[in-house]
Amino acid sequence: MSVRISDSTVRRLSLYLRMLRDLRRQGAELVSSRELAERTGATSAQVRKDLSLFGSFGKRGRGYAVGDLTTTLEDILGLSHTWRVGLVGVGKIGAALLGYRDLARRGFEVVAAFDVEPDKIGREMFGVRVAPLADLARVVREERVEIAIVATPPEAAADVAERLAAAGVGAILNFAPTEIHRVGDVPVRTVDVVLELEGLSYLLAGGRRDDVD
Amino acid sequence: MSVRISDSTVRRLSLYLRMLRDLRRQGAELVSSRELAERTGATSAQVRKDLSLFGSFGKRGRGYAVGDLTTTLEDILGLSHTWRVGLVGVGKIGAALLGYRDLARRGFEVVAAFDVEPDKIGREMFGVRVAPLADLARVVREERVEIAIVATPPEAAADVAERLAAAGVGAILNFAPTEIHRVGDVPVRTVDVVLELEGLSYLLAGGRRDDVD
DNA sequence: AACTGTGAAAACTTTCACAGCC
DNA sequence: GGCTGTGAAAGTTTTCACAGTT
Repeated sequence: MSVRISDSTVRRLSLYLRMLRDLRRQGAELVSSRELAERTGATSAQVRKDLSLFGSFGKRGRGYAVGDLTTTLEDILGLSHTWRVGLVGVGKIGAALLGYRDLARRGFEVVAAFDVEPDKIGREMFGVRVAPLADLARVVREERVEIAIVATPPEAAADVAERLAAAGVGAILNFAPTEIHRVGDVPVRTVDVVLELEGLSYLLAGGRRDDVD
Repeated sequence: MSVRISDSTVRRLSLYLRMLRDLRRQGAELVSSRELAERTGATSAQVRKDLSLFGSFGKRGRGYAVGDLTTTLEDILGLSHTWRVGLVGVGKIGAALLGYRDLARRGFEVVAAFDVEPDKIGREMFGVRVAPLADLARVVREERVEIAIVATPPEAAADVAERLAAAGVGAILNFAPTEIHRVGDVPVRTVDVVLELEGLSYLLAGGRRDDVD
C-alpha cells in the first residue's frame, strides 16, 4: 500500500464525506459513485478511483454503504478524534473563526487563543480566554494544541509560524496574506480570500471561462 | 494568444503579483525568476513558464523589470479596475469580510450587503447599508455589482447563487460549506475553512508517508 | 441490469536542459 | 556570468472502457 495521495484527491474525499453525512442524516443506505459525483462536481470514475486508492469499499452492482463509507472516510481523514486547535490573532477574521460553530461541530475545537492587544488579552471570547502571545509556547503545550490557525497581520505571520512549530504544533492553517512555507516538517496551508477573488477577476477579465468551478 | 491557463498558474500569478508589489514599494527595479520563485514556493522554471504563457516580459541576462511586470500582471488578472462586490449574508464571516480592509486595498470594493435578519437590515456596517435579501436583484443592478460573495447558511446558498446569477453578477465566491456548481456561465469558487483543516488532519493522521515504501 | 474496481490511454502540469541574449 | 524563453522529457492526474460481482 502507501501510495502518495494528491491534494486534490484529499479535497474531494472531504466533499464526499460532507455529502455522505447529509445522506446518513436523511437515512439513505446506499449511494452510487454517480450520485456522489453529481453533488461534488467530480465524475463517477474519479469517485471510484479516489476511493479505490484506499481499498475496496463498494458492493458491485449496488453502490457504497453510506454508514460504512462515512466512517471509513472519517478514519482516512483523521476525523475520528476531535482536533485541539489554537488560534493566533483575534482580530476580525480570528474572532469570526472563534465564533464559527461549524468548526467544533465538524471536529475542530478551538482550545486556545492568542493576541498582542492588551485590551483583548484576558478577555473570554466565545468560551476561550485570550492569552498573551508571549505565552504561546507554554499555553500550546498546556492545552495540547495540535493544529494552529494563524490570523495575524502578514508581517507577524512567519515568526508566529516558527514559534508554533517550535512549540510542537503539528500543522498550520494560515489566513495571513503572505506565503508561509512548511516550517521544518510542519505542513502549512494558506487561505487567502483576495487570491480567490483575483482568480475570479482573471476569468471576468477575459481569461478562458470554460474550466472553473 | 488564448491558450488555456490552468487554475494553478493563475493562483501563482497572484502570488507573483503580491511579491512584485512589495518589491516595488521597496524600490527594487529588477527581479529574477529565481527570486520570485523563492518567496512564492514555486521553481524558477515554473515562474518563467507561467509568464511566458502570456508573452516575453523579461530581459535575458538581467531579469524582469519590477514596475512593468507588476502592471502587466495586474492587466492579465483584471486588476487595473476596482471590482464592485456584493456581499450576501452579514453573519460572523460576512461581517468580518465587510470589515476587512485588504479587500478594498487590493481592488475589491464591497458596495452592497444583504441579509434576512430584520435587526441587521437598514443598519450601516463598515460604510455599507445592509439591504433586505428580497431587494437583491434591484440593488445588484443599481450598484452594478460584478462579483458576489455568498456568506449565508449552507441551505440558502444555492438559491442565493441562482438569484445572483439571474441578476447579472459575473462571478461568485462561496463561503457557505456547500458545493455550488457553476450557475449558467457564472463561475463559482468555494472557500471552506473546514475543508482546509481536514486536509491538514489527513496529513497528521498519517497520510503523509512521504516516500516510505 | 446496475454498479464497482482498475489497468491502459489521454490529458495536463512540472521539470529539465540548453540556445540565445545581455 | 547571469538570466530568460522554450521545446522536449518526465511526472502526475483524469478519463476511458470493460471485466467482474451482486
